[in-house]
Amino acid sequence: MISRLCKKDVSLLIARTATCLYGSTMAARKKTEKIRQQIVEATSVVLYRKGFNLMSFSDIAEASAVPRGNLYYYFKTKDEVFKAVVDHRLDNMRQMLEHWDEEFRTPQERLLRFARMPLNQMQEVTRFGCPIGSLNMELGKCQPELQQVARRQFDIFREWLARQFGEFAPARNAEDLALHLLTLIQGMAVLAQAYKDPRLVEREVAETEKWILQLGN
Amino acid sequence: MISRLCKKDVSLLIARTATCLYGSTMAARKKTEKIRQQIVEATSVVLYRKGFNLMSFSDIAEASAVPRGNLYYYFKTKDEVFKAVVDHRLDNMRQMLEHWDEEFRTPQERLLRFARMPLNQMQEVTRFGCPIGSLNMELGKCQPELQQVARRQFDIFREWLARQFGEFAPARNAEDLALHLLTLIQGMAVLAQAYKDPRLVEREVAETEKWILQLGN
DNA sequence: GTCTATATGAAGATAGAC
DNA sequence: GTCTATCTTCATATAGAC
Repeated sequence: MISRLCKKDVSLLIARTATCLYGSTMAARKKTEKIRQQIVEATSVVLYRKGFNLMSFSDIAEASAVPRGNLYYYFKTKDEVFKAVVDHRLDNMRQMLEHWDEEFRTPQERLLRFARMPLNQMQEVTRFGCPIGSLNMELGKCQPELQQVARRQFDIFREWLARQFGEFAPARNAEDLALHLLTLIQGMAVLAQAYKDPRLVEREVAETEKWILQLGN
Repeated sequence: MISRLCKKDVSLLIARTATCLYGSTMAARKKTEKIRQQIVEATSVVLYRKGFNLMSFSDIAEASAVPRGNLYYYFKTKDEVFKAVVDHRLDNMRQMLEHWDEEFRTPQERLLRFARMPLNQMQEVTRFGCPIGSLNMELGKCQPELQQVARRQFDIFREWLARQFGEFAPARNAEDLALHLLTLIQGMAVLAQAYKDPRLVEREVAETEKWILQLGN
């Protein structure tokens, strides 16, 4: 049987046998994982800029520099890529919040840092809105299962904020305050994007800071 | 004959020069107009529930009870239906605001009425978000021309609110206050829809009312 | 693992009979 | 004005050679 294989096939066979025998599928798995990461990160950006329904596999292929057909090797469906993107975002968010927990010692400083977040992304917010809010809005209309996945991004913030408020303003309902802060930020993102006006971000962030400070008294 | 037509009729005339010139009956035009209205009103609902990009001509046909193929007689493209929907909404909004101008004598009452608007649509807001905000978000990502059309809905509210605030709190910047009120409402809509929780609407409307009242002092 | 070709379906839009 | 049949395009997804 081997005699009927061409040279190329033989070398390929040998290579495969070797990898299998000597268990260095490790390297292959690692490479696969790396490309998956690459796809996920590129998709996160495209998802933000185009929204879920306008984002096509071609867009993902282009952004991640992975040939269109190959994508299906890494993710069987669009939903699957989506879920991987959200998981990836959740990791990043947790990491960011942990970092803030260490960097700032008082809940007030942490809350102010949170409120100032949109200032770092002013151009993006003005063009594409909030990556979390816009995604939930879009999916919430007709794709409830996917929206449930997207919502977990809000959950992470909400829980962290409630912890901070619980410590910062123990006389008030921490859950309500957390939701109200998210409300202020989401509203700002909607209007800033609608009017393509970064000054709106600045103005509303300033208002939010005032609200936080006034809570402390 | 032309001198007796209103602006809207004239544009219709231009669109259908041939029919009009060669004596199509008043009754036929009227029927056409009625069906156009029917399509526009049905589309407004579908647009709200599904969003622009997931809304298909089949959806519109079904909702308006007009055969799919016939739709193209009344509107040549999806964008055209969309623009007609926004125009129709703008008319309704202007009418509502005029009505409020008559019904309430003080700007405070008018502003409170505005802030309470989401309470009348709690179920819808919780399921589909704000019809204006969600539309602007979606279109703002990739369809700037359409978003510009959708934004006019915000403009109407903004101008009216600025007039009310100018009278209500002359010491403050009326434009900023108008935008801030819209911000509060939009944020509420995003979170209420994300968490499918009508109580969030109630709570945030109450906060907004407090904010308005406190401005008056 | 990689890549090409293609199946399949749904969308927007048009032509033309009636 | 109304309705059917159809074109075109572009999306997700799959099969199978390499």
